[in-house]
Amino acid sequence: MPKQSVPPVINYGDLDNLMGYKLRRAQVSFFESFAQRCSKFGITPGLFGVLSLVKHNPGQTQTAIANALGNDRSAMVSVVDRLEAMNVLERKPSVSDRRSHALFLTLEGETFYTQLIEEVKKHEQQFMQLLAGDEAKIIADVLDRFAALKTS
Amino acid sequence: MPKQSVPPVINYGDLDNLMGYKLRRAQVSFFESFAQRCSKFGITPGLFGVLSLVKHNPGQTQTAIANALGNDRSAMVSVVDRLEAMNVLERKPSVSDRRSHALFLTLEGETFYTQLIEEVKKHEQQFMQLLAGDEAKIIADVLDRFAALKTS
DNA sequence: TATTGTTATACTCTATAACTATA
DNA sequence: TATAGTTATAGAGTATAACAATA
Repeated sequence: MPKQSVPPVINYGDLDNLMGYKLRRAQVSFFESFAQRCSKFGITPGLFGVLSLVKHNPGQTQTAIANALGNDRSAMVSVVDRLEAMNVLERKPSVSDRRSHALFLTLEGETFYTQLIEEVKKHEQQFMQLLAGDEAKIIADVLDRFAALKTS
Repeated sequence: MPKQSVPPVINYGDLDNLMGYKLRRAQVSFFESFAQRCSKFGITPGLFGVLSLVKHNPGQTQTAIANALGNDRSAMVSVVDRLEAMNVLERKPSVSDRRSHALFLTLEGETFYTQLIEEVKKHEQQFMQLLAGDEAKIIADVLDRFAALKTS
């Protein structure tokens, strides 16, 4: 029987009373689980955000999608490149403005998204089943309030 | 009067119903606000986590602190280097194991932490005042449950 | 003049592998 | 053999600045 190293008992002190730290730990747990479940699709949370927004806003430009997600438009290039390489999304020339690209899901992308969102919702369920009664609604409301808080 | 570019109306679709996305947006908001408030201390959320854990667990090794925070021990090196350069934390040779370093707050670090935690708690208040009644306790509980969920 | 997509660049985080000194 | 700290390295993610094409 090999010697077992005992991890030290850690006092989390202030961290245990800070919502910011709880928020971070919960988000890390959520994203790790998401990545695990969606790795078979080759999809990360970031890629999913872009794909989902294009799905629900076909024809929007890269900059519009980037702004909606709070990303810089320069970061969109490699993301769209990757989704295009997966044949799930395509750039089309904009008819109204020749500077911009209109983004669309491909036919294959529509099928892909249908399967993907099913898996994402299963993942969501995995966490939602931890909640009782009206907790889900309360959490959703509060997280929206947190996100909306603009620091002066 | 300069021409005003009107941002397109975006339909957030599925994202609006996914707790994972709400969680991410809330956390980004929280951390941006934290960084803003604590920039005068030269402290990021990551640095604060280490400093706080050393404060409440004086004499622990780098690896113990790293494990408690879910980080790799290799990532601790530059963090501890930075906090040591700020004269708020110090490595001392461990008496029981000459391979490891015991971490402590310096005298200056104790004062620093006292001022820092005051600011951090003000920051926390800024978000907590968005909550009514027993919401804070519910959120804390739920986020702990989310964090504890281990994906098989 | 301003904006779109793009490239180049850089900085932070994070993770892995390998080294050394100790255990 | 295994572990602690370290180094080197590499991959994401994110942000800024500058450029060409277009508005």
